[in-house]
Parts: sequence; structure tokens; C-alpha cells
Amino acid sequence: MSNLSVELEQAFQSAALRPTAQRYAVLEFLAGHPVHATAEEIFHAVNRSDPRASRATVYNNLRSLAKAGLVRELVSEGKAARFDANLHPHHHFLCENCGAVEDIPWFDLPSAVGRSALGERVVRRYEILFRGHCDRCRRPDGGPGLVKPDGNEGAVI
Amino acid sequence: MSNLSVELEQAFQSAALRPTAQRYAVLEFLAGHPVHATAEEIFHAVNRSDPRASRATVYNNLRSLAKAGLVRELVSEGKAARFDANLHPHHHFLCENCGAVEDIPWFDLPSAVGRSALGERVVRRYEILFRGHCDRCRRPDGGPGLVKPDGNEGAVI
DNA sequence: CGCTTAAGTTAGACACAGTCTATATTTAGA
DNA sequence: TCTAAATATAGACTGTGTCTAACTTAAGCG
Ligand SMILES: [Mn+2]
Ligand SMILES: [Mn+2]
Ligand SMILES: [Zn+2]
Ligand SMILES: [Zn+2]
Repeated sequence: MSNLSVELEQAFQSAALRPTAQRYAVLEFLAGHPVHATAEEIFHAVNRSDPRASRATVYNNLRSLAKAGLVRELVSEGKAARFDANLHPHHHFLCENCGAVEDIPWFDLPSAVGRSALGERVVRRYEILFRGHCDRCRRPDGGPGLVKPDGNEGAVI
Repeated sequence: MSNLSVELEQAFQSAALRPTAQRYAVLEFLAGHPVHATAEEIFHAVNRSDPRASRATVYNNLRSLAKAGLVRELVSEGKAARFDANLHPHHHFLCENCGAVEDIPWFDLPSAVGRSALGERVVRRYEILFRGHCDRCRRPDGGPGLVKPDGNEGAVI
């Protein structure tokens, strides 16, 4: 019994989810491939090896795992949802060139923000999505700096 | 000629987009209803009044307006995309109870973040999505505080 | 003006992501 | 082993968005 399988079994146990072969395969794939895969990618991946899982089962399990807090569903660009078994708090970076979604270490926002910008709202969580070019896609001639969402450049960071 | 229509015409002019009746209706609706509507909501809204626009035209215009920088497409929760004619830099808040998407005034991240967390990436823009309960949906008995994305509570802000 | 042409509009077919339903199978526990 | 609840499954179905091919309009030019 490998270290990973014990961990996954325990995760199922504490989440009161039955450790079925299909559910195990979905979570194992996500844990072993931290590339923020889509449901369709996960479906094909778990069907490349045994056991097989239907499309509905992959979706069902992604939902139950997300509800149990064992995976995160990322905000994305209108298209297919992406999933993440990395439960440590972190932000994300989307490469506009190659589409890669990378982890950015967590950092807290300045405490002044909560009081000044968020008003009377109850904020339970937040996430930051950075966009730009990843290390691999970065232009060698040095592109423009960080710009605000209005498209104008500015010394934002 | 109202103030708004002049503004919109000028916006089309500077973006080299023809000011068609349908395109005008789409942008006018977004400018007058800052609730971050979906394409479907915009489609129904512009067809309640004249001029009418087909579904394809609403999608075409949202795309051309976004490409011209006259509207923003928001990151969202897998489902339908939401659009925003508010071009001023700002973040967003999603109420997990009523689904409302509200504006949060812009604020920059601490400059230390860029150097420590983002590595060699070229960040062109970023946006923060807060989640929780809006002022209207806030529990009177005081709910839990802000939690990090892992689901654990913490003094994040 | 009236031409010309590129840009824009349209209905409907199509594609993709995700949900639901009805039935079969599996798991956990007594 | 037996039973009930959870889970798996194929395929129908829905919502969201894209594409195509024919039609219409805006803008520039003489
Ligand atoms: Mn991640
Ligand atoms: Mn907004
Ligand atoms: Zn890249
Ligand atoms: Zn609300």
C-alpha cells in the first residue's frame, strides 16, 4: 500500500465518501498531475488506465470531491472548468499564450483593503487570477509591464 | 442628442467600429445596467425594446466590443460569461447567496508580491474575485470571518 | 446623390460543457 | 449473507457559445 493511496483513503474516510475505484482514479490523477485539468481531460486520463469511468461519473465525482473540499474548482475564462487537488491556499496565473495555469504562492491582501473596499460584505474567500506570459512564453525582448484591467499600463505591482 | 449617445458614438469612432443600431443597443444596455449581465440577459433586454438583435449579433457585438476594449468579460464560475461596460479598474465580489456581482474599488497589490510570488512571469493584468455574502444577504447574527481558499478560517485581510 | 465594397446582421445548424434520468451495480453495516 | 443507501452508467437533454451562407447596411468615392 503506497503512501499516496493511504492518504487518499484517509481523505475519503474523513469526507464520508466511499472510496470507489472511479472516485479514487479521479482524485489520484488530480493529485499526481497538478496542471489544473478540465473534466474532459480527467475523463480521458482515467480511461487510459483501469478502471474505466463514464463521463457522468467523472462529473459526479468532481462535484462530490469539490463539495467535500478535496478538490477546488477554479474560476476560468467562460470555457471548461478546471480542477485542482492542491488544497494549500494559493493564487493562479493564466498564460495568455500557451494556456497553462500555474500556481502562485499565497499572500494576504493588505488589511486596509478589508475596511476600505469591501464595505459591509462578508467575505468568505477570494482568489487572484494573474494573466500574462509564463516563463516559457516570455518574450526575450522584454514586453510591456503590468497593466490594469482597463488596458492602460500602470505601476500596479 | 443625449450625453450618453454622444459618448457611445465617440467610443465607436475611436475603436473603428461602425455604430450600428444593434451594437449601440448592446453597449447602451451595458452602460445603463451595471449588473454584469450575461449574453442571454443582454439578448432579452435589447429585444424588449427596439432595435431588435439576433442572438448571433449580440454575441458578435460582445466579442467586437471586448476586443476593442469597450467592454470587459469577467472571469466567472464555469457558467455563462458576464460583461461589464465599466472600464475603470476595479475588482469584483460574487454573492454566494443571491448571485449578485458587485464592483469593488481598485487597489494595487503590495509591490513585494511581484518580486516574490510571480517569478519570471510577465503579468499583464490581474483581477481579484471576492466571494461571500453581500450586504443584503449578510446574516444579522454575524457569520464567520474571512477564510482562505482551503476552507480554513484565517485573518486573511 | 448613386456605386461599390467591406463590415455587420441573421436564422439556424452545429459544437461543446455540463446535467439529469432511469436502471444496474457496489458498498457498508447489521 | 442480506439489505438499504450510495454510486456508476449510457444516453437523452439543456445551456452556452460558434459557425456558415445569404442578406443588409454603412462609409467612401466620384
Ligand atoms: Mn493550483
Ligand atoms: Mn464591474
Ligand atoms: Zn505560456
Ligand atoms: Zn446577496
